[in-house]
Amino acid sequence: MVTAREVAQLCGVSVATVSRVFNRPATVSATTRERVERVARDLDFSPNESARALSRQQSAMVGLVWDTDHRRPGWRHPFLQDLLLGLKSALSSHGYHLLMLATSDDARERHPGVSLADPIAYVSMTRRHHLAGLVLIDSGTDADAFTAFAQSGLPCVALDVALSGPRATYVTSDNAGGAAAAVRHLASLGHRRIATITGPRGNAPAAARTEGYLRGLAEAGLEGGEDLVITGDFYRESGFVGMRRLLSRRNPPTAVFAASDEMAVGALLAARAAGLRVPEDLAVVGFDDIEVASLVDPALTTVAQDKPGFGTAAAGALLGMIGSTEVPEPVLLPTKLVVRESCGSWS
Amino acid sequence: MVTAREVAQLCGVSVATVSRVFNRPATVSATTRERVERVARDLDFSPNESARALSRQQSAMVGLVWDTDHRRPGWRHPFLQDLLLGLKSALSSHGYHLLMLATSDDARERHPGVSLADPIAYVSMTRRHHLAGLVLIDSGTDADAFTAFAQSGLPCVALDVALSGPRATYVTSDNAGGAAAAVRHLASLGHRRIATITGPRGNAPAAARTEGYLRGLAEAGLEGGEDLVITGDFYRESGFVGMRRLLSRRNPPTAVFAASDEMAVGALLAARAAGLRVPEDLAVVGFDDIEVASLVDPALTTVAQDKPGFGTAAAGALLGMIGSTEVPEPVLLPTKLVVRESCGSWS
DNA sequence: GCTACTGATGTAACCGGTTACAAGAACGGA
DNA sequence: TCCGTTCTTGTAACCGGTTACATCAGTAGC
Repeated sequence: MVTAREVAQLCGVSVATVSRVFNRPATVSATTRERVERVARDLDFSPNESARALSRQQSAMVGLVWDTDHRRPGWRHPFLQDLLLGLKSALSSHGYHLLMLATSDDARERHPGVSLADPIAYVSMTRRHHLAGLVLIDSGTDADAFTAFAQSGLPCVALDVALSGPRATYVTSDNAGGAAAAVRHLASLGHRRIATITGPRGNAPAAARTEGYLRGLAEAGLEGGEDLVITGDFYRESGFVGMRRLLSRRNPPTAVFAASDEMAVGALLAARAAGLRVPEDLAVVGFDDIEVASLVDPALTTVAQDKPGFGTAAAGALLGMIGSTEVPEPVLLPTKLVVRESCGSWS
Repeated sequence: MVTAREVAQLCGVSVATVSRVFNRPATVSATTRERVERVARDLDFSPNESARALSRQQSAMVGLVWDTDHRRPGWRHPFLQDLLLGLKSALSSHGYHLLMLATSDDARERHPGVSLADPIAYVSMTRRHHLAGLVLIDSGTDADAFTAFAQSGLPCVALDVALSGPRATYVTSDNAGGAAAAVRHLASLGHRRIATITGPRGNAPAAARTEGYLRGLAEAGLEGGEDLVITGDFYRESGFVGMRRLLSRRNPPTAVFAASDEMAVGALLAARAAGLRVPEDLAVVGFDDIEVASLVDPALTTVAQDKPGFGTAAAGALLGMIGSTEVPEPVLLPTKLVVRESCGSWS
């Protein structure tokens, strides 16, 4: 590895000048600058990131806090790949890399004593890497840790969970709006009894989707009794069970809005098991637009989220906070109703 | 942030001693060690990673090189989440973090001039972070860059692509074995004309699966004419097209082994479009065991890969190379045939 | 011609650890 | 008692950058 001193020596200047060429080119005379740049290129010099981070007290890395939820094993993030690619691409175009941090579960294996009761340990871990910022992906369990991160003063962007702090903000889909659109769609097809299977309690997007569902009903002049709201947990199984319960009512709904595609698929299976045809006897709408949505039979009408947009928006918000004291407003990504077959056609 | 000097001062020892307590505890007397550990804990001291990396010329990070394949846009890694979780968990239990590096595509956007023709730039990028090692996820495009990484002398583990170099090895599934098992399964059900839809040319797992297919046929005493091998590209569409071509033959096969679940689903759709029933008229086996495999109707019999095993094995191989000059043998992860409905039952 | 100011560059003190080497203490053996 | 080990700890030189401050040259103003 070539060091700045070698470049300096070859150019007949001091290391300070070499450093300036890379950090504040305007303060160096044109001739010197060109000479240094030339030599640096010839020698394939690139500044050592560890030294730079140490000296600047700031690294070119953004931490990614993400983990499985041990209370919900097997749960998959519906679009992790798009999210990561969007994030990585947006960050790297500004010179930042993404550092995946080991968190609660990993650490729990390693140090059985350390638990989330003491999230400070994790915050200090982020500190000692001199991270420029933090992206937090909601995994359900880490509410305390998230709060601690947000309080630490490090720029933080959370995904799908509201976060506030001196330099914290968040990105989420317009869950309420998407849910309302789904309900309006069902109402416009003539459905009057529209039920919903919600996500787990305490989950912010789930709550917003339920709120949107109620708003959609209100807008359509329909009433949504308590009995039309069933609590699920985003998993397919809960969609199946929930649908079965709904169908066993004396006055079953003719349409269901499921707060996740997985649950919608479960609902589809329950309807099939009950001998109902979809969409003729029952209309189903999901949420997320995961890959399987277009694959099931009938193909699922669903509310699509802007998957790569999450990454881009998170990166944008974070970069906005790095090197500025302003805290951007929370970002609400638009959702889009994707009409397929599970609700039938307009009539 | 508390520094080692502060801890040292409070303990009445020198920084060197504090450093030793954390790095080579055995060289410090028990009483001093306990005192230092105690104070360090009370002050919540943890060593600054930048300084440590600078001094040691080695950071506690492993680079992850992964990108989308711009020749195959929209391609999803079949099990990225499991892989990442396995990797992260295994690495973090040894104190390493995962650094997602920006690569070709990201850089191309940023510096349109820099392309893979000059992968050295990426290698130097890994150098200046003092990475402890590198995990390379095959994205198809980066063969040159992968070679450059492998030659650089940094410990490298590639996934699903053969890689050799002074400190390089790779992890892949037993693709040939899995494919052969699939074919044997079909043969045992009485099928005599078994076709295959392969992955793209130049893709190592695809080639191995084709090889396993041929071996399976040979073991069953069947012959596989050239006309029974159709080249696909892992995407669903190519499975659909490939199946249609096979069915248009004068003597169509009664069973197909598709080298990916996506293509198997395509084949299923083509069979349905042709008015054939699966499994009665046509048996289908896939590969990967992605989520949709169990969801399609009929549920797909497929060769499952050990998804979290990839991450664990990669981490294991990497950790084996870090701090040792031995290069582990390539890892072949076992595959498992998951029998569902798309081949019918034993008869 | 002298002063004040601006611009370019060098000097050296950091950043916060690690570690080779030196030094001193303790201890066993002759 | 003296010497050679072994164990423990301190001193100080790194690692490779960044940057406050000093210096010096050049230039404009009077």
